[in-house]
Amino acid sequence: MMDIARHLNISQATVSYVLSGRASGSISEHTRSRVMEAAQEMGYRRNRAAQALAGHGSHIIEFCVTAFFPSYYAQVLEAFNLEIRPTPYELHIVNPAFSSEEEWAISKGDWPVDGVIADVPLPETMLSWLRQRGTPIVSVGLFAHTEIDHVFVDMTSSLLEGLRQLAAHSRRVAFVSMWAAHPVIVGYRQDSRYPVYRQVMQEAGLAEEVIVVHQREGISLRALTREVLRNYIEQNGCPDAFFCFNDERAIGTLAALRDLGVRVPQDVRLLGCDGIEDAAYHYPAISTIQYPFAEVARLSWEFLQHRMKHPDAPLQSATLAAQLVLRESSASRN
Amino acid sequence: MMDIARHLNISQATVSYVLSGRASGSISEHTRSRVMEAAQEMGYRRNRAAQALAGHGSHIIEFCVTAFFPSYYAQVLEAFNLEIRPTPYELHIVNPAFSSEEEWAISKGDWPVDGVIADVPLPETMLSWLRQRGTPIVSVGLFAHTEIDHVFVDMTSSLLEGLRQLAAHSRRVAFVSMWAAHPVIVGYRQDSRYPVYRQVMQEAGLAEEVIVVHQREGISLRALTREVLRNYIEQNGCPDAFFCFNDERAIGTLAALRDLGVRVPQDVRLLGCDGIEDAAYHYPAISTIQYPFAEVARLSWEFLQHRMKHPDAPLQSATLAAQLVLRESSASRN
DNA sequence: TTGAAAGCGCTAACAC
DNA sequence: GTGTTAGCGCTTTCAA
Repeated sequence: MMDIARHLNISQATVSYVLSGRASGSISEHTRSRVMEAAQEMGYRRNRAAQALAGHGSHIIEFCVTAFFPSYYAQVLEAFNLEIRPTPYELHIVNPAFSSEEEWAISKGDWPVDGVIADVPLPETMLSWLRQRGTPIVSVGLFAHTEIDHVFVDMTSSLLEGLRQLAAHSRRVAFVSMWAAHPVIVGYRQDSRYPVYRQVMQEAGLAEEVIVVHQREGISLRALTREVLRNYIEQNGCPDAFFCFNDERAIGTLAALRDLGVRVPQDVRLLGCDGIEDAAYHYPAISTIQYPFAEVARLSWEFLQHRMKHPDAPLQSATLAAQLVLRESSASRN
Repeated sequence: MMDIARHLNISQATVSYVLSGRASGSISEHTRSRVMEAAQEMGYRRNRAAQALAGHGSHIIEFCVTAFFPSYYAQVLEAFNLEIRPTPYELHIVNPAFSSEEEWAISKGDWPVDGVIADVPLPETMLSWLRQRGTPIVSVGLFAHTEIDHVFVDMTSSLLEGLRQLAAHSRRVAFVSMWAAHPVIVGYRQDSRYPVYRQVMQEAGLAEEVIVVHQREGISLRALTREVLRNYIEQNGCPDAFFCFNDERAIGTLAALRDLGVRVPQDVRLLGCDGIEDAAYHYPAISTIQYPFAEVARLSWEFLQHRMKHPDAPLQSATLAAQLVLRESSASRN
């Protein structure tokens, strides 16, 4: 800016005014166009670090998520990216597990972000830090901090329906899960996969059969599920139906069944969860609980924008119902 | 920092020294630990914008890619994320199409990034700007700027092999492509999908049959491909084999064939490209050209780090060969 | 071993 | 309309 100013024999502040478009009325069109032109020619680009430091606001929106892949994350990110792209804000993807490790975090530091969207439960340290700074936060997804603005996705009713259908014609309905013990965190609304599974099993007088497939480094979740399920079925015989914690596990389960020559849905029925695009393209197409990616993105961005403008607005919250999408994999034998 | 300094009755500079770990020898252990402790207690977090502005280097690595989804991008990003996670650097995802629009770009500005990895051909404006600033750049993928450090993925030989196999038992081998006209950009190494297809068709004495499926807003590439191919086949009859520009198109093609009751590979054989995880889990499993996600990430990060340390090092370049992965979808009838 | 002070590139209040 | 000026929070030379 100083260069442009000197070049044009005006003050650097004037250049700043022109380039930032603020104080628009008070700049002569003549000056404005000269500045713009010079900026073009001289290849000027504003230094955002300086801008963030001086003014307030960095125009960064931080999105907390645990990975880019598998597709569930990719679809979440893409949906949000589409919302934010036309705006002057910029997406910053962060893995909170890594940004909150004490000493390291201190010296590493943060960018002065204008807002945070969290698709994962944030560590308490991070939360209190953000609160102290007054950074707007919106919690989204299958977990939601209840004392924070949030967009919660509720699967209860579609799960009930889906699981009841599975249970209706089955003796053994297995739950291919992430955990052996299903954690309950206070102060959060959390997902209903296990509770609903449990409830439906009780209603139907069936025994719970939980198969734990816990993500490991170095092997994809699909491959791991395939392996674990193949072994499980060989040792324990095959359940009549599987409800999978997510579509990755459902796809892995489908592969295992195929490996063993078990037909879906004739011999065994399958219900996934999340509604990633891939679930629809498998053969048989996999029934699932559809997470409303686009709506979550739209609403959470709306909430965040509102909160940025009105820090003292009352708590915003929304509950979106996930939809049961019935496809071939869970078709009933009748 | 000032707060900590005052609290401890020392100078702010000392605090900076301690917290940044520089000048380590010259700080008494006593002071050091007091500072660290105070920082913890007072919930200090370094402001990275200020750090970037003052010192040089922001510890941001900018990754240029066009989207988060479909999986190809997700796998590229995830692979790079795994490389960079243990380092003090941070990934910044950017869509260059949007950051290079003249006037807007000027006022929007950039973060002072330490390095750039580009998975897409960068617009010339952006390139010259980066060069002028001296920002290290590594170009990766199926296109590569030859005058820039790059990691190029060469599909030629695996494509030759794969396509020759398809051609060997077929009369009509269609190419489900992205473009009608295949652009050639000078100064780049670029992908060989069309050239190899053309060559193999000539060798085999077959006519080229290019089916263009060009991405549109508002519909997924798979869904679009499915629709386009269904229509195409109904009108033109069915080729004996399809080579698809990428796995998304292959999955869409597979769905279209299923819709029409065409069996793969008995009636029609199919070869995809990219090697996204999905391709392996479909039924039949889809043969593909495997893009070496992890190796590209590892090498490009290595190149970038080297360039950051030695701005004047000679040009670095590597060519990685993509692998042909044969699965059921292209199994020969013999 | 520590402190004082300049300055990174920008914004915004205030004066002219 | 435009210029002057005081920071934003940090790094880093130089002096003590």
